[in-house]
Amino acid sequence: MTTSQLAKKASVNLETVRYYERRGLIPEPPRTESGYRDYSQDIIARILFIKRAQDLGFTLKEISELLSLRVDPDTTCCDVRQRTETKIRDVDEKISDLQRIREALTVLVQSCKGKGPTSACPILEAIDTKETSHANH
Amino acid sequence: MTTSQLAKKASVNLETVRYYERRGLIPEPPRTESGYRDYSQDIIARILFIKRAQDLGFTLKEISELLSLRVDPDTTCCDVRQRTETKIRDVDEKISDLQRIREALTVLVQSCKGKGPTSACPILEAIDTKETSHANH
DNA sequence: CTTGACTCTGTACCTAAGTAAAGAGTTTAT
DNA sequence: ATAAACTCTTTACTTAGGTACAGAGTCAAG
Repeated sequence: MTTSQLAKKASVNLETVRYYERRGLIPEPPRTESGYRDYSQDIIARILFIKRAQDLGFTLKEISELLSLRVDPDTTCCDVRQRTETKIRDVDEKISDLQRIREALTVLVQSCKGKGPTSACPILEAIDTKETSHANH
Repeated sequence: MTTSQLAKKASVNLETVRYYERRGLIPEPPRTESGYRDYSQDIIARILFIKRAQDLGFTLKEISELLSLRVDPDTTCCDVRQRTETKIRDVDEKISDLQRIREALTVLVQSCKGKGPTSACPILEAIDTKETSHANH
């Protein structure tokens, strides 16, 4: 099938298909005599795999590696499991960062009654006058 | 003081100072006769404000807006408070997304004993064969 | 045959926040 | 005076994941 047929069946943009090929996520397909790409049916599933792995937080680079692992006879489940555990740790760290930010923002909001000019706003003042925490950044 | 003196005192890269000027976060300073920028001391504090607001999760665009609010006589604390509350909601949404991802990844890891070839890996199979959740994306 | 829709390639563009580099002018210390 | 370090402007580049577009070739339906 053509590129746009594949894109429609996999629910991605036509350009995205070509992008994934450039990035090595899908193989370059055979061509028709006129030079059109001629995709086989299994590429639909491959693109769906990519999008689902993206939903799980894997980057395209990581997904490309997973796809390679899948067909490499020298690798085991253990490799995949480890990458998934690493991703969990990445996610945990991001959550922690965001929770730290949330707490700081909450403190700021609670310090501000929402009345008065911005020139005397406790939030802006707190950001402005905080001790040299950045210097230790 | 010169650009690099400012950069050192504010603990940012020389290029970053010029970048912030291009982005309108800091004003274009007066120049010496030779064309060198001549920054006043208060710009140090301004850059520190920017970095601290960044640490709190605000984008440079949002920070630029906060800085404008600070000197606008028509705005009140309420404006700042609302932006901070919006940022909290942004952060909450990101945390929720990440927690959803974490849960899905955890389920995957628990399904895999780490033994066997990747061709029969429960994690990869789950990503591969998940029902048409993407199509509903 | 004609026209519109399709395909292709290669390049450019977007977002956000920087960072790098070339070439030319200026400053500083010896 | 000299050389090295500095400053400037302009342009380009990075990351990640796309998306757009021009110009040329191809396909399909009327």
